[in-house]
Amino acid sequence: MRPSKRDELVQKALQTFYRNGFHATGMDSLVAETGISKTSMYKHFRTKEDLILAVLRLRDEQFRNWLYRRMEELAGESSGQLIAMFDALGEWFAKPEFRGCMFVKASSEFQDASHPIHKQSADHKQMLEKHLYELATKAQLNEAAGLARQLMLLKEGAIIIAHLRYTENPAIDAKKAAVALVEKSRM
Amino acid sequence: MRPSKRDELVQKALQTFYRNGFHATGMDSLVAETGISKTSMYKHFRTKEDLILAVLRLRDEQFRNWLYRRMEELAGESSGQLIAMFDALGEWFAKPEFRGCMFVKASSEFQDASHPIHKQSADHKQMLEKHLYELATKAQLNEAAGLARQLMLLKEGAIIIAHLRYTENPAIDAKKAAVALVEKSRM
DNA sequence: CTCAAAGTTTACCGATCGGTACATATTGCG
DNA sequence: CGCAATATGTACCGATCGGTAAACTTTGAG
Repeated sequence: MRPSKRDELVQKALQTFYRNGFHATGMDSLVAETGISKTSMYKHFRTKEDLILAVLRLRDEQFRNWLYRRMEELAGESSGQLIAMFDALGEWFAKPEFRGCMFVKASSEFQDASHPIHKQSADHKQMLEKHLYELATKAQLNEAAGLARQLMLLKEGAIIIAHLRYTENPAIDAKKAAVALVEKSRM
Repeated sequence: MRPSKRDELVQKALQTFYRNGFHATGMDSLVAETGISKTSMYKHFRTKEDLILAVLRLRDEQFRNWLYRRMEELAGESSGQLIAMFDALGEWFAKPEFRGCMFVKASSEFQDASHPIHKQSADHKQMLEKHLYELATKAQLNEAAGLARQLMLLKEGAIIIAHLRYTENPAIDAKKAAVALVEKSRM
């Protein structure tokens, strides 16, 4: 049960769950893809739910690390980073493997608010919002909390619309709206 | 094969799919709930996918009718109706049966953009956006198309966040942002 | 080396999946 | 009424679901 092996399984499972969905992906197919046996899989993860939770933990880490770093690379100032989030999202949307937000999918398939998978999805969003709040505070913007929540709405909306792929580039629309809201918070 | 019977099945299936998800709901349980036999069910709907498509058609009709009417009831002017959409959403979020957007769930579980269920979900959003666009045009707002897309982002984001239930009332945040964006379009 | 602990494999479990063949009621038309 | 067409119910299909018992292979300590 070396950690690297386990991580490898989680990484593989992440890709398959992200492409195919959670309920639609059977443990058998995951086992077939990774090459290990089913019993070994169940030694690493007691249940499918445990595996999904591990996948979401990895996804949370990967996504937040990537987004935060990209926001920093794209802008120096805190307020600029808030805006730059939408440029980063635009880059994500353009990637061929983009399939929407994994946590939205997870909370859609496990809807009960008390379900661990649902809670973990909510936690992910809450951590993102907190990061935006801290940036807004550092930028000395008015109503930092409300602004952070509004930017979250734009972000989530953009991801949904980008996934539905019926319109050009929702990241640009979201960015324009974000600029307007940030400007308003400066007054 | 009276239409009323079929509609009754679709209505029942809608509730179950909305509560439990699509893949997580088996045809057997739908059959058990409605009291009819499996063969009769498959006489009305050739496949599960057909049933889901019928469910989404009904949901589209119900939801758009309800939202459009509520927007009209809450505001007389076109620009006011755009804002009132977020009050209507707030009412929806407060209902005990609220479980997020059925079309987001559908497109999450059937991700392939070429899949009929995915396409129908995109169509639903596109029709909503068109309605917002027409209201924005009637209100003689600048950049009506862009504004409509931005309001859609706020709407979708609010539904996602409301479903995750970690924050107070996203409809209020969305409404404030919408007011700011509409005001900006007036200049 | 010995030998037990840990990890892995094969083969399988009952339950449920979407879907159907076939026999039985029910219906509308002459 | 007679009787075919239509709708329904029973019983079942192979495939797959999440998960496991038991045999086998590898490994590390003495």
